[in-house]
Amino acid sequence: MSYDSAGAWVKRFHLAARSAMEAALRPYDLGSTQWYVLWHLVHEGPMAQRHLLDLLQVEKPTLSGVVSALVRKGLVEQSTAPEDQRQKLLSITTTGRALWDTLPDPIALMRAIAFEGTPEEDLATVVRVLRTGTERLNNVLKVGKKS
Amino acid sequence: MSYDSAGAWVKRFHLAARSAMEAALRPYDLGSTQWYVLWHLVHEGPMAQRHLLDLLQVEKPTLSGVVSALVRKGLVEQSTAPEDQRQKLLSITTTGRALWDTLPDPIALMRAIAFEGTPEEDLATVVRVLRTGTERLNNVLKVGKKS
DNA sequence: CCCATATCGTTTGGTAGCGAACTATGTCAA
DNA sequence: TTGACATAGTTCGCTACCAAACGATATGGG
Repeated sequence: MSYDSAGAWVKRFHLAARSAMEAALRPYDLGSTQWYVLWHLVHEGPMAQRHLLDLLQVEKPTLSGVVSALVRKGLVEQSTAPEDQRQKLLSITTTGRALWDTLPDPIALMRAIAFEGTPEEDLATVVRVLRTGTERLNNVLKVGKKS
Repeated sequence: MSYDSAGAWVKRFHLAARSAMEAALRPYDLGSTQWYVLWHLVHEGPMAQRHLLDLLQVEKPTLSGVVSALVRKGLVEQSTAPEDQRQKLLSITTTGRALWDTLPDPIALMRAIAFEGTPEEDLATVVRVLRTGTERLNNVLKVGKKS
């Protein structure tokens, strides 16, 4: 780790957290991002696929793949929006809802393991530093794209 | 982001940072982890592939794929270790070394954008919290694997 | 009305990550 | 010496991420 410190630990933590979430979800044959999609559909009802792009902060091809996997497994339904043939509406199926009710909450598990006993103040610092950093990076990346 | 806060920002920061690094390396047709491998080979000389597993903290199949890509591009050479036929020795090629000398430092770029002006104290808190969390997660994951 | 433009989603091809199962090689104890 | 075990890498199949290019569908100006 001679190249960096904060950045390297962000990466390592992210990978460990994702591994922990996926280990919790593996018995249900579900990936972590697939879980996030179900979470939104359960808590906010059916919505346009377009809307999930903002919520998940991923690019179109990524979401397209995740949704395809959920549709393949019969957990989510994808239908064309009547008022705009370009948009797809997503909703959770009965099967999906039934599965959801048996799922553990991988985020809560992860947080309990990783942050138990960590002062709120420290967590707030982490959030503040990383949010600022993310915003700055995204600004630079956005400019690069438009040019 | 109703599910979490610290974890979610770790993920977002990680993705933004990786995007920034990959944008810097794209003109050279190099991925971020490929860059890490070259960094180690340049700064520490030829080494066993086995050793890189510890340095990069990834699993065997991941490293195998990254190394294959570097070999395919002619930047790295992979040879069987004479004293242990199981091990592969990795070294950077002349082509690889020439390319390295023209590369930007994507870590430095990322850090300059994301953390410029951030107090050292805050960065230290971020590292402390994330390192502790990573260790705890990895301990739990390791136990799960052995059982 | 039509064409340029914008938007939504998919496809293609690439990187990066994992577990499980495999081959080949090395090691050690009986 | 042989058989059990350990170690190094690869391969397979999957998730998840991106950019670039593409079809299909709005939308608005001329």
